[in-house]
Amino acid sequence: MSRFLSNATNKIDAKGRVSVPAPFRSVLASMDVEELYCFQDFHFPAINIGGPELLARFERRLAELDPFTQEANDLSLLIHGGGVFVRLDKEGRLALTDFFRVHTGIEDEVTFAGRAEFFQLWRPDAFLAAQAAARAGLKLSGTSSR
Amino acid sequence: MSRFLSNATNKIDAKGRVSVPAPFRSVLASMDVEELYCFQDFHFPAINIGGPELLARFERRLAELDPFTQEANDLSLLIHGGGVFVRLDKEGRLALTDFFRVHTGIEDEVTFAGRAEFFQLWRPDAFLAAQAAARAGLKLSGTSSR
DNA sequence: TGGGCAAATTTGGGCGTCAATGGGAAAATC
DNA sequence: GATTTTCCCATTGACGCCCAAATTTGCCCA
Repeated sequence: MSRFLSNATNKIDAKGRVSVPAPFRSVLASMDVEELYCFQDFHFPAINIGGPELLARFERRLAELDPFTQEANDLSLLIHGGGVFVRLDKEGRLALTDFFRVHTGIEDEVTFAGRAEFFQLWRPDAFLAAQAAARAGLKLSGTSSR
Repeated sequence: MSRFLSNATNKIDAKGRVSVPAPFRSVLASMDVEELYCFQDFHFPAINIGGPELLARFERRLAELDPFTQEANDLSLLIHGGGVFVRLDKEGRLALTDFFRVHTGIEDEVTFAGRAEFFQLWRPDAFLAAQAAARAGLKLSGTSSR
């Protein structure tokens, strides 16, 4: 099974477009994904992107809840109201609307980060900071390679 | 199956009209919906909008309740007394009467938020706040996107 | 091993179409 | 008769589609 791995930083052009890294596009192609589901990450200032299955996963969880509860409302607000389907253009580029910029602080460059089943869009410096914080966290919890 | 997804913020013009986002209009068209049922959300300061089926859904819920309970009374009061049917104009715009403004605080801009089977009208800053609160709530209950 | 060529990828714009918005005029309502 | 609502059109800006340049990557061969 192919997964989204590694990271890359690309530029946003004057029209607000950015190329999705070719390795990621070939993973999408192997999954037969044309429509990309994007939503704001719950913890980080990042956008998560994957196939329709990503949304389906959340909807299965939602279906288990009583639709009139606050929890069901909150979850729907995030995955439906906070999510979009988008398509890439013929060159494999993504149009970055305000939807993507508001939660991430993205301005003129984007870092793509593979997360196995999906990938993320980050503001480059925020990604570096999150990585550093993650390393520090692992060290503190005693999982060290040294 | 098409659903209402994502969010967008549009301006209200001098006549109190606002364009319903094109993606939402095409979902309505695919459902053959001409008359929109609108009512005040139970949890949030927002107006919910969908087809007649949305009202039918609540009436089914109502039918399950003992009609003499407080809950049945409240539900009927909200979905019947607090609901209206409206139509869009030829450009796909909605006329925002006081009905829409009172419980939402909407003034000169509206955020449309997809909720799968229906969509919502929010005052923009209230929507952002509700999203943030929902994220915080899910965090505590262990629902993580990681 | 290194250079050089070829292919793929990223980046930059032109242009047409559609959506959002603004405003005037006609029609309906009170 | 006056106010509100609906229709119509005009402008603006965003987005998709197409093609071209520049940069990077990988491969082959000397």
